[in-house]
Amino acid sequence: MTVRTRFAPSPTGFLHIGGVRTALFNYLFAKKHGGQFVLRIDDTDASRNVVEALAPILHGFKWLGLNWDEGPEVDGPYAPYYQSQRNPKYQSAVDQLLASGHAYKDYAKAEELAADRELAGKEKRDNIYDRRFMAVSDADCDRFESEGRTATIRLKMPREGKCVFVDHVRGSVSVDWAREQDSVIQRPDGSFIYHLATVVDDEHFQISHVIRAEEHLPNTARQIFMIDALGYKRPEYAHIPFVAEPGSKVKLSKRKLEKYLKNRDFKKLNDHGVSIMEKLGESPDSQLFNPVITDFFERAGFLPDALVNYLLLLGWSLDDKTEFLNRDEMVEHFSLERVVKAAASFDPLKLDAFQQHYMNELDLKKKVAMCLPFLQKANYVATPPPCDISDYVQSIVIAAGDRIQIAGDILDFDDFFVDDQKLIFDEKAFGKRILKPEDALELLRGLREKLSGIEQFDIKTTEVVVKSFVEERGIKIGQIINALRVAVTGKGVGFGTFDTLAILGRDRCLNRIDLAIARAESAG
RNA sequence: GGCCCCUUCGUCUAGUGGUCUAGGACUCCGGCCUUUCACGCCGGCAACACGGGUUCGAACCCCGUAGGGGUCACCA
Repeated sequence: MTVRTRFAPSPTGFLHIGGVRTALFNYLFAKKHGGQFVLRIDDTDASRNVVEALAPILHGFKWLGLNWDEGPEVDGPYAPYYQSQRNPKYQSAVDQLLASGHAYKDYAKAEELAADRELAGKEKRDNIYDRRFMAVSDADCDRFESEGRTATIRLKMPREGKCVFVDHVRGSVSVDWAREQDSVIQRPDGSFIYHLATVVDDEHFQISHVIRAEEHLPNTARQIFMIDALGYKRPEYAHIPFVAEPGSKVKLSKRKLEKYLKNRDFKKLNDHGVSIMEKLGESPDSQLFNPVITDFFERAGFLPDALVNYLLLLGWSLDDKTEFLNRDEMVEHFSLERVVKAAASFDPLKLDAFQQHYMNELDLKKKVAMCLPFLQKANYVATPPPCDISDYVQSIVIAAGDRIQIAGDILDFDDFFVDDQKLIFDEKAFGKRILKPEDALELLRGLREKLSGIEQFDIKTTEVVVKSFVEERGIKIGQIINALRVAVTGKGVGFGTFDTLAILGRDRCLNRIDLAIARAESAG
C-alpha cells in the first residue's frame, strides 16, 4: 500500500503554527514511508478571494520546506485539488447516498432545529433530530415545499450499535451510533458540507492515513458511516492533540492575540518581532503579524529549521534526550506511535532556544545573506548591494556573534551604517559612561590623541594602544572602554570595543569621539 | 448539560511492574568568567492530580474521584 497523507488548508490568508505542525506530521509520515504528501484546498466558501488568500499559505509551506507532492501549482494525477472545483464528485456521492437510503431530504427550518436544540439543552439530554420533516416519498416533498420549506440533505445515521475504529494515537475508539446526529451534507443552495467533501476527496485522492487535529475526533464516526455507505475504503486515522495556548491547555487560536500578549514570554517574542518591524519603518497589522502565524517568523528573520524542529518536539519525541534533528533524521525517525496524547502548550522561550541553536550552527555566509535584506529594507545598504558590502556586513556579523539571534537583530547595529553626524547617542548610556564619571572626558581626549597616531587601525593594534594608555594612567580598563564604546557607537551595549573600533576604522572613530566630546562639553 | 479525550518539574518531555531517593531540555535562581550586553562554564530549585484496589513490589495494571480540554452547526 502506498502511504498518502494530506493537509487541507482553507484559504484564510495566513498559516497558523498549529496547522503547520499537523502538516509537518503528515509530511513526515508520508516521506518516512516513501509516499506522497498532498495539499488540498478547502475553498468551499466562495465568498473569499482564493488566489489572494492562498498565496501566503503556499508561501509559508515553501519557506518551511514542507514541499507537497500534489496540489496547487504542482497539480498531480487526481487534479483538481481545489474543493470548489470538485462539485460533480460530491453530487454523485450525495445521489448515491440518497439512492441507497443512507441519506434523506429534510425539510426542517433552521428555527425549528434551534428550538429542538434549546429544549434538549433544558432537559439535559442529547439533541438528536426526530426526523419529523424527513421526506420519505415524492408526495412528502411536494407537501413540504408547498409549505414554503426547502430541503437539505441529511445523513440517515444508525440509531443503534457502535462505531468502532482504531486510531494510531488513541488506540481503539468506540462511540454509540445513537448519539450521532443526522448531519447535513448538502445545503438547500446545493453546496456541500465539509464532512461529505472530505470523505469523497480522501477516497478519490487515495489517502491512506488521515492525520489531523483531535478536534476532528468526534467527526470521525459520521465520516466512517459515509465511507462504508459509499463502499469506500476506510483510511487509517491518527488524531493528534492540538497546540495549546502558552501556559494553558486551551486550543491555540489566531483570534485571541490580546489574551496571549498578557503572557510574559509570548509578549517578549512578539515584541522582539515588532521592534524589528519598527526599525524597518513598517507597522504590520498585529492580527497578521504575531507569533501564532508563520509569517511572523519569516519576516523577523527566524530560521525555518528552528521552527520546524520546535514544532516537531511539541507533542512528539524520539527518546529521552534527542533535541535536534535535521530533516533527514526527522523523516527517518518519525512515527505516530510516539505522538504524545495530551495537548502541548506553545512555549515561546523554548522556540527561542531552538532558534539560537540553529543560528549558531549556521554557515557565516548564509548568516550574512540573511541579514542583508534587513539592512536594505532599512535603507542602510543600497539595492542592489555594493560589491564590497558583504565583507563589511560579515565583519559585523562575526563581531556580533550570537547577539544576532534572529536575522532582524542586525538592525541593533545600525550605528555601523549611519553617518557620524547622524549617530544617535543613548541618553542613559551617555550620562552613565561619559557625563557622570569625572575623568571620562579628560581620558577620552587623551585616548583620542593616542588613537589618532595609529596607522594600522586593527583589533590588535587598538587593543595594544588602549591597554598601554590604561597602564600609563594607572586606571582600570573599564574606566575608559565603556566611555569609548558610547562615544563611537552611541550605545551602552554592544560587542567587543576593539572589534567595533576596527570595523569603523580610524577616521570614523576619531570623528565620533570628537562629536561625543563636543556633546558632553555643551551638556556640561 | 450529553458524549468523547487527556492528566510526570512552571513548560516540552523520557518512562510500558523492580535498574526511579523519577532522566533530559527550556525557563527560573545562585556563582564564575568579563570591557557593557550576550555567550560560555559550574551549581541549585522543581513533577508521578487524588483515593481505593491487584501485586512480594506500581509513575507504569484495574476501579473510582477530581481537574483540564475537545465537541455537540445548513464552519472547517
